[in-house]
Amino acid sequence: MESQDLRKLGLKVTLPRLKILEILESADERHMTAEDVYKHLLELGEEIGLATVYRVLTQFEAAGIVTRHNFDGGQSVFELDDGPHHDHMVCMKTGQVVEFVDEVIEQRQREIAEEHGWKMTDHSLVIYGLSPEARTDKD
Amino acid sequence: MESQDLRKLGLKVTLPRLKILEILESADERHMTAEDVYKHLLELGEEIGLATVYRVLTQFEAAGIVTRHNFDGGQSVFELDDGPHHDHMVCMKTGQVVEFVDEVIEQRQREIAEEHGWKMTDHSLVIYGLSPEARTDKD
DNA sequence: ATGTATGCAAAACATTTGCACCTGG
DNA sequence: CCAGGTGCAAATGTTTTGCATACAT
Repeated sequence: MESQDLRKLGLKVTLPRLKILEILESADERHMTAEDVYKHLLELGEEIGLATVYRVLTQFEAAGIVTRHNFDGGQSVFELDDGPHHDHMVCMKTGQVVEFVDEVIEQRQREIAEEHGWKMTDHSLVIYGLSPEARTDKD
Repeated sequence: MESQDLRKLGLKVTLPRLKILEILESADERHMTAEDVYKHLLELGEEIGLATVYRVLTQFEAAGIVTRHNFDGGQSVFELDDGPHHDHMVCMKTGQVVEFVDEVIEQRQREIAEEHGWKMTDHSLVIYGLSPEARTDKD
């Protein structure tokens, strides 16, 4: 993502926006809360307020370059919206997130919406569970 | 749901609990926010605090007789957990909720979790869209 | 009796907003 | 220069909690 791209979205190329993009692009975990992003900024020594992080993430969402998820647990989770659509599997113990795509499910969702006469605008599938790493013998 | 059932769950049979159960069982819309339940209580002339509504709903959730959903839009939505598992379709305009079950999707979810070595504990599928009633000509 | 529940008000959170000041183009 | 962006603090909206009182068993 380049400065040019921000400009095309009608957003001025400011330091907070660039830094936040940088973090979203380079972080190990693609799925971050606003607070996570804020902490990374602090680590980079940037003096950017949490309110700005929220504002920028919200603008990015409106611009379509970021997706906001409401997984269980209060905080919203943001993710860079590059690449194709996918669903999520969230570990209840570690918070680890795995992405997956399944065409069978995608297809059935479209059919179900249609059968009911609905126009689907979005959908969210989250599998909650225990990742292999988090499982103990008894799980 | 009877007083006996509450007792079996280790919950004293109190008026707030009975009233809240009653509302969950009889309301037109099965999917309600804590505030919705609270308003129904007021209409019934019951002097029950919102904090109690939250406490009771949370206990019911822990006891497995109520399910809590985090649909988009801030408020949690509670639903009586009778009957079998199902997923949801939520209207972005009216907030209307439709339930559905699809065995193909259920099956694929189980397979996906298994393929990744995860133990699935729960899952949530929400289709967001426009219900037939909410659609206008151009939608 | 006595351990639980409740009501109320206050606290805790996540998120948003008002406003004076800064900054990119 | 000036519209738009930012920082900070204060406001918001939802959910939780502390504590004194009331209730179920």
